[in-house]
Amino acid sequence: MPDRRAQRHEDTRQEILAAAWSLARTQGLTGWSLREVAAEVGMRAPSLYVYFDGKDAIYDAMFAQGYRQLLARVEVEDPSGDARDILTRVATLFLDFFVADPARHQLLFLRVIPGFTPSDASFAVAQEVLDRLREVFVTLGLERDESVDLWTALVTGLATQQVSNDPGGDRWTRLIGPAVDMFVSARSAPDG
Amino acid sequence: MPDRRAQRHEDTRQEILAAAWSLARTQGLTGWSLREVAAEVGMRAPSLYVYFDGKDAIYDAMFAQGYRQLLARVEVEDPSGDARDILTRVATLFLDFFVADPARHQLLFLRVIPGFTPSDASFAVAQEVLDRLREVFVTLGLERDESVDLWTALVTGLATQQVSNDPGGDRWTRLIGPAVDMFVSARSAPDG
DNA sequence: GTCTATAAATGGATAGAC
DNA sequence: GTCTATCCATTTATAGAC
Repeated sequence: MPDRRAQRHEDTRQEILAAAWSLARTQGLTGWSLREVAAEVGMRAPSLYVYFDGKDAIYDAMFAQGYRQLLARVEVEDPSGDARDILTRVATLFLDFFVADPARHQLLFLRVIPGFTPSDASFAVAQEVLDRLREVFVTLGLERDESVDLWTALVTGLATQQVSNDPGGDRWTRLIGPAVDMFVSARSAPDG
Repeated sequence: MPDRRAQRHEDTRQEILAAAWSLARTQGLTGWSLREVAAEVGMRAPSLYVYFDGKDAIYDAMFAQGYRQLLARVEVEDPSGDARDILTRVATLFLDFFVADPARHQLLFLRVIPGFTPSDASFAVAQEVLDRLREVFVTLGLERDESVDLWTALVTGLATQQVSNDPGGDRWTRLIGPAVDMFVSARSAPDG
């Protein structure tokens, strides 16, 4: 039987993480304090230490959680259609994910927090996403690492430009179609 | 005749900016304090206020300086060769510029500092770089905004991936050739 | 222009009572 | 598990002497 105490502990952990995400979204990834997080969940700052070892531990949990969310979206991805269909859906999925939350984009894809490095466990989740993406490419006959790397650069670039230079607009997200066309026509050669 | 006093003032300003850049490179874009900057130039923190209104004013000057450096590199760019030659050189220029200094990349291309927004004057310098880039594209017969936007996304993506996921390596910088090939073959159509 | 002194606030983190 | 109290460090910024 499940330990109700452990369950409640885990629930509170999630509540704290949700509060941290909320603050990161409104005040910037590094623009919040433990006091603020605590206040948001109706606690005082010291109580947070029952659930996390400190601020970096919260960042680490956020990092892993962000990649798990992304992984969940990638895994339900419908594998039907031709390369263009599939890549369009995958690109849309990634762009929506990051544009919806620039702070998450910074945490997962950039190194903007001085002194913070994800733990091995959290990093492994990030690796899973890449592995899953690579599988998709293999089914498309695009086996070379180069193709995957070029793809991640293209999608990351669209996301970064959208978030940084046209927040709230669609100047770069609307380029998904042209970007996929460009990629497919150049990369769907027999050398994959 | 030049005012020696004003000249010395400007020199000190530049010295302070150089110190801030140096700290940003080693400790992260937001990982330094005014005390540290002052120490690096042999001052105490309050003296910095003679030269800058505060930390955000230093960030703003760094932002403008970064884009001026980039503009200087773009402007000496040799306009000879075909589209592939020119775009390869431009891409290499941008990638070298940002990979050499990830903190500069974050300041110029991302919104990483809570509460900081570049001043209109500084933002105008950034606009100049884009204008200059657009000129290059016009001479290549690539007139549509879409082409420039797709290009900036591609180059930004390569830079971001290189800096974030393979610091010190060349996993993405070595994809400049394939990226340019992909872009040119897809974009050099008569519709520009 | 540079300094000392200090304000005034904020930060992460710990000790120990309850 | 949550709290109060507090430590201790740090931060940006200002006042005013020199």
